[in-house]
Amino acid sequence: MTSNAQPGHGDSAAPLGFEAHDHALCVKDALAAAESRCADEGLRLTPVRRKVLELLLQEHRALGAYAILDHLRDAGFGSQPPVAYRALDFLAEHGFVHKIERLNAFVACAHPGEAHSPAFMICRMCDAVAEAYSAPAKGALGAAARAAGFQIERTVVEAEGVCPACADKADA
Amino acid sequence: MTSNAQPGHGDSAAPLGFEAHDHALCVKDALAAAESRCADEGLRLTPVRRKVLELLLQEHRALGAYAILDHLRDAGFGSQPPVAYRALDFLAEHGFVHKIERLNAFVACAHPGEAHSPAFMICRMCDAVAEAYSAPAKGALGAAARAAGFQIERTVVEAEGVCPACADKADA
DNA sequence: ACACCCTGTGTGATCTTATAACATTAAGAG
DNA sequence: CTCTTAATGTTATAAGATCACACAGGGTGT
Repeated sequence: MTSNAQPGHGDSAAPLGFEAHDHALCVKDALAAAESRCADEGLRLTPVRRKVLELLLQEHRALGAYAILDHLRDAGFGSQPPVAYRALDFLAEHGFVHKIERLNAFVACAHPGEAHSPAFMICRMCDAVAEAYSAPAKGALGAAARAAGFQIERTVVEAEGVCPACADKADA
Repeated sequence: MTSNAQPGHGDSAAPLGFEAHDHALCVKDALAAAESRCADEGLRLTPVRRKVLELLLQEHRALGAYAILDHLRDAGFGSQPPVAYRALDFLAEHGFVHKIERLNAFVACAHPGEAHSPAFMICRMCDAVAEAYSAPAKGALGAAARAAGFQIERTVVEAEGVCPACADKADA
């Protein structure tokens, strides 16, 4: 689960939100948006943090902390786990990335800027991850919580299954 | 996170689904139900597996694999991680226990027998876990999945927050 | 300039969680 | 009774995460 999957997609290609898109542009935009939001809110998007975010945007799939760490080492940053974890903590705290609990891995946020409680679709065959909106607290769970007197602060919603691309492959 | 929380509740007491109930009875019933279902379906509820299930039912909260392993050792079973993980794999596969991804821990299923996709409410103060029903695939997430052509096989729904008991304590 | 503080980074050690690989035992089928 | 298979026991190691402490850099106030 470290560096496998999708051979050779240097910069623009396949790994997905399950839809084709101009990936170079999407990376650039997201990075710019993050920068301007940090400027606005007095947050420090330091080199390590920026590098981690950029990496996750580029890859466009879930990466483990140690995979990220490998890239950081290659880029000349510190190579001990805390370096990666601290950057990830910062990015997650401010909503630039999300942690996928099911995979113990991290993805760049697909809806930066907007407040949201994310839901994910995780392909068990290729590890691709798509982010959707969700409102779990509005449905059955919210009702149960209200009935029980439980105050929801944060939700984890992750669906595991097969993405369209892998379903096609499996049929063939 | 190994063996903390709830001092001295030997057998019947506090840890919760957020509601008072006759715990000794609930453990006994669940264990009996598990036994009869295994008999019906030709599953083998071996001593290790039974012990793990019993333990999780007794505790009525999420336990890490290594905490479970401690108890197994005390009970005279093997003391190496695979012993616990294999029992947990079996129990989870057949729906007797669920894994709480957020905590990397396991709880006994509160709705045994019935097919269901569980949702959990996790108290961040006392680690109590309550299980509710959920139908995530029916709401926004299901719509998103259908739109994207993603086939959902399994969902993880976990809400983190504060349980009624801890909310009261915090107020006081 | 200086000392001071605060935030972030680098590093080593350690802890927790999980799996791989292989030997051994126990239970059912013929 | 022997073959086969499922389950258990055990060693070793991988993968994920945190602790503790040292140090660097950029502000501030003096």
